[in-house]
Amino acid sequence: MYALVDCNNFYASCERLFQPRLEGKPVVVLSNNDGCVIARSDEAKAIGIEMGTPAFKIEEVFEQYKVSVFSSNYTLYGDLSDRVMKTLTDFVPKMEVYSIDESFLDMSELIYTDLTKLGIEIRQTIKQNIGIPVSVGIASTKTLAKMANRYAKKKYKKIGVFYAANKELVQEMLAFTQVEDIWGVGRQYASLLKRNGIHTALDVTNIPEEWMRKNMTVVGQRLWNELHGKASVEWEYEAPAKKNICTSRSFGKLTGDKTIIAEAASNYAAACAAKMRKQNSCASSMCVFINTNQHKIEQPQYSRSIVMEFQTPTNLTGEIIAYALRGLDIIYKEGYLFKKVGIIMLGLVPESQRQTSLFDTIDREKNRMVLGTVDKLNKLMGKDVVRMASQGYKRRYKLRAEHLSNRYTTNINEILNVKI
DNA sequence: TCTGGGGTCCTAGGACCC
DNA sequence: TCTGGGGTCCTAGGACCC
Repeated sequence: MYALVDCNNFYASCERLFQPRLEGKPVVVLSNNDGCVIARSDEAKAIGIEMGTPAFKIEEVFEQYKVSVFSSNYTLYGDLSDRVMKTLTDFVPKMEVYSIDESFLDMSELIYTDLTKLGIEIRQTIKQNIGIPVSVGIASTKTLAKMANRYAKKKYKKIGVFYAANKELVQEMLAFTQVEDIWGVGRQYASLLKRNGIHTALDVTNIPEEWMRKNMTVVGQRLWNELHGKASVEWEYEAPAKKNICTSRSFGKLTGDKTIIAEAASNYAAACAAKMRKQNSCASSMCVFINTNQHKIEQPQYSRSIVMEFQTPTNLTGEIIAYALRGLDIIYKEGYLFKKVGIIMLGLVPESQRQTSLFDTIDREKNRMVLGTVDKLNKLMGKDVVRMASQGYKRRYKLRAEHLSNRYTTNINEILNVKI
């Protein structure tokens, strides 16, 4: 048996943890640039605030219902996530951290007989130790565990745990779940299934395997197996190294100024390089892209990207920034207001397996040592104090974040103040 | 004023090789 | 009339995830 543990309304719960007066009140968290709603407390959901709604469209709703609005604070969420995950490891020998707020637990080696009880214990421990509410779904495959988790939230809200312990309970859950709510079924597949008269997860189990294979490729085949209780999704107990690494942001406000765009590109290139060094990878090639705001249809649109190959795979900040700026030179065009620039590092290989080029002119070993020190310093200071010249210090392209909470758990200057 | 950011997997089709 | 065949690698695009 497998469990999926999912933090309820995670980002909203994190914010509320440090402002208990918001308990029972509507809370939302916005994406970068205070763009759209990406997390909602139950009370905010009840008002009818939808996931992904642009904030500017519902400012009146925020006003009317006195919704507490937060900019996203990933430093805080990341730290709380680490604490939740660490606590979960006490319960099972093997687990897979699936996302910032979810983990699959492998219960196949447990001698526990009452898994519902174990689920309740997990929930209580996380609430007690960290203060974040979680739900637990338990079933025989990952896809069913995901479904069980959702079912727990919908049908067993009070205890927050659902264990699909026998055939009847599995059937009940399958019949309850619409196809669009199945893990792995997105908009396109949901519409394909519905056009063919398949509406619930139970319906999916009743169609021939071949139909799924033919119409939804091996993805559909795997899904069909999983719904029949045959585990077909691989486990990743250790997070594998990323194959691509991307850093991109929208600008706080649109800009046509090439120097500002170049400064942002330099910083994103440096961020990519640091992320690669962290996982000991080097990129074989990289991509720079820029685009205008596609939502502003009345303005001239332009978007372009360029892929550049490295002679020798690299994770050196200076080299990557140089390529980024060269790439930007080629794709940048006057006369447009840009929304976003981004850097994608492609074809990542382990640092140790890097093929060196005969014509390499860079002392990579020396660079590596210098950057190792830079990484340590920047980590120690909690921000990038050591930077390349082209990165600048002014951050003229910076994000909007007008409702940012403190980094309560990771920065000594921002810890909670208690008045007595 | 104002619409996130970062990933993975799968397939089809072209390029290229012998 | 008739225009090989099989294999691999790469890329773009689609679909999905949180």
